Amino acid sequence: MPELPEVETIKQSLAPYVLGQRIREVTLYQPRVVARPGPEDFCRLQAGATVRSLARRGKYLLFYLEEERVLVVHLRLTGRLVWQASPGPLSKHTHVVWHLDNGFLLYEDLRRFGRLWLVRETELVEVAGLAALGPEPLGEGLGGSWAAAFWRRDRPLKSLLLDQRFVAGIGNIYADEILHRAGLHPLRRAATLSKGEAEALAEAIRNVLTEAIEHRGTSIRDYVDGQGASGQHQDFLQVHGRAGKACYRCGTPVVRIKLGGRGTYFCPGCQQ
DNA sequence: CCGAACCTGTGT
DNA sequence: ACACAGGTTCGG
Repeated sequence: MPELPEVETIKQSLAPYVLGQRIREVTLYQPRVVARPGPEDFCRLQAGATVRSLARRGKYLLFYLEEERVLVVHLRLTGRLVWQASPGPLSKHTHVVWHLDNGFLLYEDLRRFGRLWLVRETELVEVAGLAALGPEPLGEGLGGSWAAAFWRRDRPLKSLLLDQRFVAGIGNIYADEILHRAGLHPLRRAATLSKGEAEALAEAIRNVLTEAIEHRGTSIRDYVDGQGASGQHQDFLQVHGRAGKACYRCGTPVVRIKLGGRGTYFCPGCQQ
């Protein structure tokens, strides 16, 4: 479900409801979603702790608690984190409930691919994938030395954008949208980019992700923010999910192919 | 590199 | 019945 703009929106929409709140109790309904520690420790070690701060790294959401403990959440495809004033009737896909002083934080996940970790700050490197993440695309990390890595990569551009070690936070929707914005074909080999094309790609990454955050994320099917609200960026998609429809820029019908097992949309008219 | 696996649901 | 879905990891 969520890529960087969605996780960032969840973080921002959750912050006013969870920051400074004390966790009275944690109820775990589906132990499989907790990667570590064991189910009893996961609940016991959070009880009584206060949420100090929130952070995002790539598609990971981090809740910094007291005693240097960090709750790390990766929502994968269908995970949701939603705050509610009252618990309401729980759905069959609600796997964790945090009982806060002011209400309830729910973790729901239809496909149960998402994972949660509770670790000490010093153990963050042990969270799968977290330590290997590439630079934050909205930080200062997409400069010249980053772009220079293009020339050494004989891979299709889209698979490079989806590689979280190369740049953190981009997923299937935004990879398609970024390449369309930059006018680059998803199968184009990274090593063949000119300096100008590499700079255009870095700028497209920043612009597309920034606009998606301004639209509070893309809600195609499952995504909602921390208050259960849908995003708006689905109304601004240029190619993703638009196979057979005219490109807004040049009128050429958008094409769908498979690349690395993922549905990939592009405009053959304006992406080379 | 590719497909399979992890899961459940929706759409054709 | 079959394809497909905002992700990642594992095995061949």
